[in-house]
Amino acid sequence: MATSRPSAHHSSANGPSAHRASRSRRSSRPSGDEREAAILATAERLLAERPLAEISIEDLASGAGISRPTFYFYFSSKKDVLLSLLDRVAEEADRAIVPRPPSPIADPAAFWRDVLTAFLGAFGSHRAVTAAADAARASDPEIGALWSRLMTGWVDRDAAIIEAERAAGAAPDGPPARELATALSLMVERSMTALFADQEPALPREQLVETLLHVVLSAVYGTAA
Amino acid sequence: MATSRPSAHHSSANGPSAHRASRSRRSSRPSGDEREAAILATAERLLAERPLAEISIEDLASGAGISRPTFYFYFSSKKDVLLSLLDRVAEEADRAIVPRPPSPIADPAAFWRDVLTAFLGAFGSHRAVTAAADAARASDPEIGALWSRLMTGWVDRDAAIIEAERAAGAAPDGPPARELATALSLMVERSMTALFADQEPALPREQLVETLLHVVLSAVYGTAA
DNA sequence: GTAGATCTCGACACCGTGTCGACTGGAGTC
DNA sequence: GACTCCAGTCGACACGGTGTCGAGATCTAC
Repeated sequence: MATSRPSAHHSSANGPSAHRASRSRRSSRPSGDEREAAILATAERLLAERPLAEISIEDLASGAGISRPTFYFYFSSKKDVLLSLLDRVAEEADRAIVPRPPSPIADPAAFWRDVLTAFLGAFGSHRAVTAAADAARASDPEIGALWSRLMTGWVDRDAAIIEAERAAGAAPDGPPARELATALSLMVERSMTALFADQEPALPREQLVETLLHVVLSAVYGTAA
Repeated sequence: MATSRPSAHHSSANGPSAHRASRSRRSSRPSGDEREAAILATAERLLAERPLAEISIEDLASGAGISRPTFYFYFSSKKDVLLSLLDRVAEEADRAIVPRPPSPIADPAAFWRDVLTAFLGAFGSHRAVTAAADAARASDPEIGALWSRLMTGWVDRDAAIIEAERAAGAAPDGPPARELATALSLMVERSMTALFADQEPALPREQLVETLLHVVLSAVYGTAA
């Protein structure tokens, strides 16, 4: 049995072979980390051309300059590669998060516009990965779980903000904050995946933020700016 | 080359062998139509248990009491079966459509609640098919096209209603009606697929209609009832 | 220089798909 | 009541993708 390689998804620092990090000598064979990165890069490149189902492990391996069995040293399956890719996008998205201001929010339209724009930017810079993960979510429990974890984070946050706005008298009462935040988050999610996957009907990129903003402001504050 | 069987999707009456319809004699071998129906029934049953990717053609064939090659006499692939299934659901949904009232709508809350309920009812009675089609949509162009056709229909209709309401002075101006209808339709679509596929986060069935109704009314009329 | 971990791949077993060609049995001639 | 036509049926095959195993090369540390 070959040595198993953890192939780090699940956020935490890429630990697998960090001790090998500081080695600038050009070795005859590319290092393991370089190969892993090459597989991921190949995957993201190919995903921009065709769905995951039409990409074989042979494609990923040869794209990274290795043989098919060697692929399995780095990842246990195609799904695992997508999981890693999605994990990196998620990390990036977390970093792009807009800091939450105290309620009442001085300029709600500006604030929510920033939130929407940040969200769009984070996932929009990896359209292919987002679209592939969206496609895989329904049929793959692990992808689905990671996606759910992300979405639940946004929903929790939005629900807390809505509650704070209501408590501060800035927003009127309405449906329970959590349910309202869920409906709005699902709208945003779906609007973006439709755009990224070139599906119809979809909101054109130029109008996406303003249209969603109108719905959010109306639903939360009862008034569109 | 075996006789090709059209295996009627695309709405129109199930024409393939209608001439065989009026035959009550119990023949030693079930008729072709019965077999086709058996395959569809097996597919819908199995889809309630596991995703399409984990259902083999062998499963469908044996479930319908035929061998794998015989399956290909009736359908050209698994995807074809799902397409037929989705087509039937779409027909059912079209039949459940709420007639459009003249603007201004006397009781907008009641009207939009009916629309949402009808939508939920039509797809909710075939959760498994809806969830499977949702999953396949992103990776299969044909499923995607059929789904798009359906969604575009709803969006067109909703956009026309919003425009009429505005023209009648019942709803204030706002984002272009088509974009607003798109955002709201995507929200409704996603809320339902999340519910049907038991994904998180999702709106619980009991609160789904009222929450979505609040968002729709706020976004279209500027006021939640 | 040698021990142990890391990394590599040829060869294999397996499974699901889709096709081909031969067969079966009932329905419609005459 | 033999004949032929055709919808329907399936055994056997070819193929392509997945994942594993075991034998190796190569690097690192001491």
